[in-house]
Amino acid sequence: MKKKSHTVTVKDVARNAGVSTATVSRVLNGDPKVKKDTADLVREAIEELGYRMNQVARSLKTNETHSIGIIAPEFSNDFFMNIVTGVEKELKKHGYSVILCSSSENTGKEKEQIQLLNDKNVDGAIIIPGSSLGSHFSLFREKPIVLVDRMVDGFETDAVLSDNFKGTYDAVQYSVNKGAVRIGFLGGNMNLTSAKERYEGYLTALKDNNLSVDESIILFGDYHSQSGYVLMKTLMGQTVPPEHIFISNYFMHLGAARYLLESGNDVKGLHILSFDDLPLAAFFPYSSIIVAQPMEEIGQKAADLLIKRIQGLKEKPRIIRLPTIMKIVD
Amino acid sequence: MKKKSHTVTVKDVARNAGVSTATVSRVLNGDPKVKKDTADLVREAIEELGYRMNQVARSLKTNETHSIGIIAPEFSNDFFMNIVTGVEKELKKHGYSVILCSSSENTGKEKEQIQLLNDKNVDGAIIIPGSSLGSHFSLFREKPIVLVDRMVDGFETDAVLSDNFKGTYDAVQYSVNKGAVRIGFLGGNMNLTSAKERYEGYLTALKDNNLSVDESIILFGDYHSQSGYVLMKTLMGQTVPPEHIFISNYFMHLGAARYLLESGNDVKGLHILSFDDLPLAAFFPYSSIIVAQPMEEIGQKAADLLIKRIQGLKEKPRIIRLPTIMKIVD
DNA sequence: CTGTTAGCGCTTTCAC
DNA sequence: GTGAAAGCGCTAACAG
Repeated sequence: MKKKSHTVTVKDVARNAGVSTATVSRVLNGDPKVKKDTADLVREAIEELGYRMNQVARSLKTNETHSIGIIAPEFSNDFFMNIVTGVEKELKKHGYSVILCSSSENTGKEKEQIQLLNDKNVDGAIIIPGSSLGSHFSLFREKPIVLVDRMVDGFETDAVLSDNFKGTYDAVQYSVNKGAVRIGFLGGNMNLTSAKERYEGYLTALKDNNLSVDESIILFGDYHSQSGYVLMKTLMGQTVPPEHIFISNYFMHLGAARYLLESGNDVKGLHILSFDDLPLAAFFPYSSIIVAQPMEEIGQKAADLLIKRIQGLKEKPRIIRLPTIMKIVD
Repeated sequence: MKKKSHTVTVKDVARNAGVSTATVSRVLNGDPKVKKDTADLVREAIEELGYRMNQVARSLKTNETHSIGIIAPEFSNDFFMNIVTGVEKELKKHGYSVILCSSSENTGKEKEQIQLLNDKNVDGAIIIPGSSLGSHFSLFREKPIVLVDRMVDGFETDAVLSDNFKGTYDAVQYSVNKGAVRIGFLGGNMNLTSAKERYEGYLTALKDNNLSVDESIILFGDYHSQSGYVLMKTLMGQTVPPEHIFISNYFMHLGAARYLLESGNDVKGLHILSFDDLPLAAFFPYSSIIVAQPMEEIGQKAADLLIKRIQGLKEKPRIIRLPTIMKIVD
């Protein structure tokens, strides 16, 4: 057990100011009932002694830590980290800090991290689910959770998401308006709500334009780079590959682009429609239609909602959908 | 003040097991003096009641929170986040968790975050400094700090860094061996130790090969994309631009590449030497020599050292230099 | 308006 | 080996 060299406590402040610890505590917590003169006395003493409140002791009493947990599948992922940036900015405004946990897209790890957050007594959690499973989230006891980017089965709670359906629909519609009639689709894991919604946006857009659904150019994988590579290879190996291809996320796009470059295929005439804004799009020798997600805003909104819940907002779970932004890169 | 629905405490466990709270505490902390039978009794009770220790209460007593702070200039930066990934992995092994703080490369914000970490009573901190200033780090009271990626003026402590000098030197040497005699240099802010060390590696390599230092092709900016763009533009605007160019980091490379593509300059004959491994290198139509930093390992080593300090390692500050990895991308 | 007092849940001497 | 009791630094009835 480590000793603190010599910590100034409420007691010291109280003695120095000639008041009781209760009064000091009141001043610290902005209780308006304290007489102005007394409060000033206390503040002087605080100043003079360089007092800083021990948050741990406070937490023990109040059962509030003013910290929230955030669980993400991984950190070296621009998409997730832009969200975390938004979360942190918003939380700091309200005096909350962030405990960062990685789940490796793995339910077991997710469960562990939730236990850890329980033990740390965080006031709430923001989770980017690693899979579609969510029943283990109920281990998080009596504190609010806001889901981000994806929803899950088996656990109903607040969620902040992009409008995946409309983002995809609009991109496809844009291409159709430009003359596209045959649009390939590289999809993510259909267990993820976001992947499913994007697929539905694609299908509906085709349908609304009376375009046929050609299953030979609809391929499913997962959101990883390798998957994009393989699916693009498969697609381009067909007798007549499509000239328009929707790719469901950033990493798949990256992998797909890598294949295209390696293969030496002629890509000048290609039109890639893709979710997620990536700094690379400008470097690809084909035109892209990018469906950008407002990542920081997603994080910010999630944090905002979480704080409202922490402050006691009682209401049925809210699903917030944020509009995507379409960007044309020629 | 929120009420806990009904928390199981040591007291409950003690009663259930028919022992004192002291004994429960001993079992919890693995005290070998407890008789095996007693310990089993306690463990049964813990199991039966689903007891989980209140870490906050424990922290109040022990003055250890088992959490450490990590301050990084920003999160949406692959380089920093790969480091954080390494940190988190290592810390979790030892039961520590991570409080994430952003400094926006701003000393004032850095100071605030340090105060916050003080208040949260973290056991230590890992900092990626936003600038070369470090005297404000002394606000962090009596707890260890490990610096990462850069060192600072005015504060001496442990640091884990890449071998910037040797990484640069070797890349330049490699190019010279391949026949380069005129190598341009796009440098970062010379206030940052890493930028300075890379510059020195470049100079020394030239010198050791009896190559002249041509100041007209040595340009300085900062580590940002925009800077890379501008410097590359300036460089390529010269009557005889160099065919070999060293770029000091990831983001500058990105900006420089953007300029090269936009300008329509012929880049086939260009050789870019660049710090940091970026997934984009493969997409550029010129050959690259990449000096990759072992980012996760940097984080892991930093965490490891921090834990040793927390556990009481007394010794003069250690500077750990990790070797870089050279990658040729044709 | 302010002080007294009793804990929050845990660890840790000090006895036995 | 184990228990009794004090107390980490703070807050919140309850009195006055």
